Amino acid sequence: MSDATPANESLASAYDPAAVEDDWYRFWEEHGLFHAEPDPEKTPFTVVIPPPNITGMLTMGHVLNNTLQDVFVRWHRLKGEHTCWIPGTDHAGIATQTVVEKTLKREEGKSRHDLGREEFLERVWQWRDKFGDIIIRQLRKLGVSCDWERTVFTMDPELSRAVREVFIRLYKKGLIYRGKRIINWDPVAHTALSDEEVVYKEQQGKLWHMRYPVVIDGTPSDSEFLVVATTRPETMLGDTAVAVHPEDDRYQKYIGKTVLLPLMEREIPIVADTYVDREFGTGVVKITPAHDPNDFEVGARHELEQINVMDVDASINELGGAYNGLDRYEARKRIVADLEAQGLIEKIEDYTHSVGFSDRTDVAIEPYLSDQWFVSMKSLAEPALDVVRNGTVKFYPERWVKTYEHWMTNIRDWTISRQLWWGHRIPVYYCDACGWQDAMHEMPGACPDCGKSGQLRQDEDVLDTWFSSWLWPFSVHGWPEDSSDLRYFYPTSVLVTGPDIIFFWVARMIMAGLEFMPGIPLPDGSPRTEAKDLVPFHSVYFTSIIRDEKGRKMSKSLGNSPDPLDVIGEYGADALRFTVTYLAPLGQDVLFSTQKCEIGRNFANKVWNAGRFLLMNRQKIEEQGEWQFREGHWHQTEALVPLAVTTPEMELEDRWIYSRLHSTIQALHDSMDRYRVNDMSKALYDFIWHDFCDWYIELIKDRLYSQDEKLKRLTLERALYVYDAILKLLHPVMPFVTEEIWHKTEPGREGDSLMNQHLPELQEQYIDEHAVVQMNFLQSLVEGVRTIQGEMNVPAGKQCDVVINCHDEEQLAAINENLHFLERLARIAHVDAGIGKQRPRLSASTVINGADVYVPLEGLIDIAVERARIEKEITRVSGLLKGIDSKLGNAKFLENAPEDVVAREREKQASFRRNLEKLQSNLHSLENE
RNA sequence: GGGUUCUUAGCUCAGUUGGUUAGAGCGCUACCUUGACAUGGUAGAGGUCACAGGUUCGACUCCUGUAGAACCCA
Repeated sequence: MSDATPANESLASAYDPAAVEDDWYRFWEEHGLFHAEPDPEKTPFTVVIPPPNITGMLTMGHVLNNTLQDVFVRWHRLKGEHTCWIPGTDHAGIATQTVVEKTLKREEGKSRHDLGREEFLERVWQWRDKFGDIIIRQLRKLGVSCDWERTVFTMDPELSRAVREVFIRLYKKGLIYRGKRIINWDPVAHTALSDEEVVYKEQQGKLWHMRYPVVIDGTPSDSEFLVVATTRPETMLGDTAVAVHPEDDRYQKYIGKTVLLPLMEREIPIVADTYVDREFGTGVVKITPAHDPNDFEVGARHELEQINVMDVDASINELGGAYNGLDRYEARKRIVADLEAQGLIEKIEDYTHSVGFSDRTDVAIEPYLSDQWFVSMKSLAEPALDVVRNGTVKFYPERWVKTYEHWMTNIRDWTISRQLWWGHRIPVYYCDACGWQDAMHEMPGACPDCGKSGQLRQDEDVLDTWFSSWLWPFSVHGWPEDSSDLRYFYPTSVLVTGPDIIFFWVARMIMAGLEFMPGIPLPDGSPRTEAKDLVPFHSVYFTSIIRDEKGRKMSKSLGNSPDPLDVIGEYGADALRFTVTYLAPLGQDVLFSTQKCEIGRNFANKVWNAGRFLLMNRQKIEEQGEWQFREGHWHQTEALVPLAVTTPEMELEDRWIYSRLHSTIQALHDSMDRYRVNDMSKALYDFIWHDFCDWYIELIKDRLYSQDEKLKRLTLERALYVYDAILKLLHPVMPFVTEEIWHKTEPGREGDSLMNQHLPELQEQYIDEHAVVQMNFLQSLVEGVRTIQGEMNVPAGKQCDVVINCHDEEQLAAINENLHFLERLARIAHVDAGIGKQRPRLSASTVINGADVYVPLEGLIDIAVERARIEKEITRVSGLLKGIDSKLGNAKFLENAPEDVVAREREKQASFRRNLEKLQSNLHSLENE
């Protein structure tokens, strides 16, 4: 454990996170405090981490996401639940392959093809072993309580088996098929991408209007053209038709005729199709079935030829005639130039349009006709849509349900094949001898059909990385193998992730859970049939997006993303965690800057110093040798001497702080139940800083500095009770500083940890509205006097006298029973309170809840300032009163408003009226001096 | 083009079933190193809750529209 400051030494005057964080993390890990095994006696609380890419470095996005998960996990652990947070990493197909290829090129000047598939994959594994857990190590700095013993990787043998099993099951069910489709092709990575991996960007482009000569009586006309408008002239090499709208009068006469495709000298038909937008361009479109998804559909309807004129690197292939071998952009230039030379370019317009780019390599994707594997999604999507609609899976914030519904009801088949080497290879085997093909776990020794053994081969492609991710909540436990872990820890409690992967990942995990989890029994052995036991999680928390202070997304290229490790080094992990949760309301983006971590750092320091203060007082008592503080109570010799903490005997400030504590506990549970983490952080901040430090600690100083030793012990015991509760409640957000102080404020906790204590029970008998009202009155009095002192420039060292003309006996009692309160907090030498007290000459005054507060200030009072103060207050109060008068004068309000609202308004009216009268009378007295 | 959200103090934002004297942090001004904390304390200034209609006894809150901003999907 941390020995930086033993329990009986005093604390440094400022909290130094760097001195303790690593030690505590090691302590927790070494003591196995993050680890959980199934325990049927306890309620499980399970989370699976959204697995970071092995190529990744910790970003602010990870910080937010993982802090939230850790807050949930630690909160539920402190609630006594059996928590298990399973960490792991994702193999990230394209990203990893790209990184390793670049390294290979840079260091050895070789391509992956130079090495060959097997050798290359070995290099990737080597790279992964060396660098793949950087992010996992970085996460520890944040203090996250993952069960590291359970760390998994999406390419681990067990997880690979799950991937194959799922592929085979879907294949046998007929839900996986192979087909020729236009897919999103990445010409640099040489692979297909799913729709979700394409990012669209606005581009300044051109719209070329090209003339295609109409063929009349077998001869291309030199005067009659159909003009097509395109942003991609180079694809014309693969045109196999032009199309017009069937009801477009301008082109009726051409339907069924042909045009001559320039440059290629190919005669292609003019077809009619409702796909054509008559308003766009000329109303004539070129049809390139092999290079545009819409044209592909048109082509299918008209049985047009598909001519693929490009190679895998998007250069023109041999079907592109004279342009063979040119890059697509070079070909564009040449084609436009050649058409211009022939007078076939009618005009060129500037045109802004959105172009798809590869999420990974950032090159313009090429719609490309190729053979790919697909998953048929419709039948999987339907039940997954139901469980979200009926609330079996809840989204926070709820509005994402709409987005989810929209996607799920318009779902398209999922392209799962990738032309990569790094990933799960598609488990389909072919026999070239007889044409047999099937999906299986391993290559058979001989063809099951023809019996030949020499001509078997496996499909070359690998699976989309998400094809392993969607199994994550159960593959981490070794599915399809039945196990007690899987039975017990599935489903997880909450998934914390970004809304940007709601389709990629969240939706597909729900589908996978419903499809593949039947068959794994419940912990008691009964069959798993209900949707609530099949879904992978019961709640999904969609995090905010972290932006910089200008509201821009954080990105590598902008360089506006602070390195979280630097931030932790400068401010501490607790400060970062607190700041991020404090700033991140559910569903709204967060504008973050490193400097904002001062919020968390200052707060940690505040908590630290409150503890330091209590610790110093405890030590003072213990130094006398007679008393020891253990387990929340003072002990004399060996006997436990419990001190009475029953409500009626407590001082007002004790009853008040107990009440505020338990109200706060209630609010915290409520916030956590609704995943309102920023509410939780704010409630903690306000209670600890303002109620506990600003008022309570200041108030108990009188007792702590008294000569009454018993009173001192009693007071400190109560303060430590509240403080101990504070440490527990705050621990999920700020685990390090709370753990450190928890060990210091009370001796004898060596070897134990705050993280597996129990949250303070909510005890409603401590919620004491009367004490809160009384306290608020006294606080207002203090503030009123302080305001006068400030406005009248009363020197800081000067003590004032105060005369209070109370409105009723209750006020008088509250004041007289708590004189020390006013004296200490408002620098008052003497309080003279009563009913019917007169205003002393040359007093500044204020009115609090109908009580006149007079501060005699002979020699200090500035009559003009005082008059202005009172007049301003008169204006304010009479404004409020006017509003209430008209409200209560409205018969409809009295009729329609609920009784309690009317009653409250009447009370306010009486109170404002009373205050106003007093203010006017005080002003009058002032004028007469 | 379709969808989702946002607009409250100089800045960043809370404000959850309509009834609060509209709040916080930062920044700003003044004062204060008093025996937890200057990473602190006390006080102050600062808002017609984007705009226009509507519903209602009552709107920052609900509805419609306008303007501006952002994100997602095509």
